[in-house]
Amino acid sequence: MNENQVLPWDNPRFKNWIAVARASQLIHQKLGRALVSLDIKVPHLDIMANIYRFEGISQQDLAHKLLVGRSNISMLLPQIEKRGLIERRKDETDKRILRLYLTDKGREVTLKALAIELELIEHSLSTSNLDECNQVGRIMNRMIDQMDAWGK
Amino acid sequence: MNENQVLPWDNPRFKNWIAVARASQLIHQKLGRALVSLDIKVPHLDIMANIYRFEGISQQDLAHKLLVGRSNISMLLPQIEKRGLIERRKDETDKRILRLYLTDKGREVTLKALAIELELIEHSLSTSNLDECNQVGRIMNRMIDQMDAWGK
DNA sequence: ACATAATTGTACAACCATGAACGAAAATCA
DNA sequence: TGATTTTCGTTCATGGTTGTACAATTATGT
Repeated sequence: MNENQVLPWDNPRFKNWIAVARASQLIHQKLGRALVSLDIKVPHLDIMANIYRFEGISQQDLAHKLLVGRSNISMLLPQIEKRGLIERRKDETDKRILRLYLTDKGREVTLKALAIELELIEHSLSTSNLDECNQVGRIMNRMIDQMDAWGK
Repeated sequence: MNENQVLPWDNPRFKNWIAVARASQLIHQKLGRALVSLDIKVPHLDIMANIYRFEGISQQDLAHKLLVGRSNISMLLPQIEKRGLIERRKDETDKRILRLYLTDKGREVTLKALAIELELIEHSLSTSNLDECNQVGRIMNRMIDQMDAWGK
């Protein structure tokens, strides 16, 4: 009794997921190349975009949102800070927390970078209409919820 | 005239893509944790699964399929080879090429690892029916084609 | 109040990934 | 054939990511 008689590639969910993973990997790579013109890396953009959305976010919360470790954030931030793109200020009521803010320059770079990312995504998805894109989003969000619920 | 009056997060394609990227990242992380039990890493599985599908594939072709650099493959393979999971044999008609094969042990580990990956994906996507999964796959493949065509 | 536990950010070592430069082998082409 | 170019794999330096251990600070519980 062999549970692997059917190869994974014959499984519809598996096969379709592979396409998702490839598309994700490709976008990531292409975004990396495109950001060279702004002299920033994808992880830097991820960080700045989140500070843009959530001004004053803590490093902990930022790491949680980006699904990375705190040490990752802790090592990347000084680089961005030295370039004058962000600021770190101590929270006065809880001295453990460092709150993050974009400088004017940082906001400017972030918007330029997001415009590049937006163009890349819109072009890549231009062959799918909005209903299709929305359905993909719904399915992916269900998938994320399912994984969170599983905990594993 | 500011082209960024509308934030990216208000753009439907962008917003939905973020969900794709998050799901992809989560699966990757969870797969990594799950593979600890077999003492292999995700990149190792990617490699072995492709050798499983395409016996005798060259390192070059393997790198191309995985969308990584040749140096990446070249550095990972010796690790897997030392564990007796794969074999590298020189092509006799073209001595530049090293052809890759799984050992029996490698095939066994690969199937176990693929079963873990399959379970993870099937569970995560269990809230979506097959039509939905197929449509996601179609859209992602169109997206990949679009990016390949753009070249950029 | 005081001891214990939990949280926040950092430092460090290990590993993975990348791109450029290189040598060997094969293909091209004159 | 002989010279040039291309392809394949490796090596090396650089930089990204992770997990663990740690110091400082705050929260908890008696």
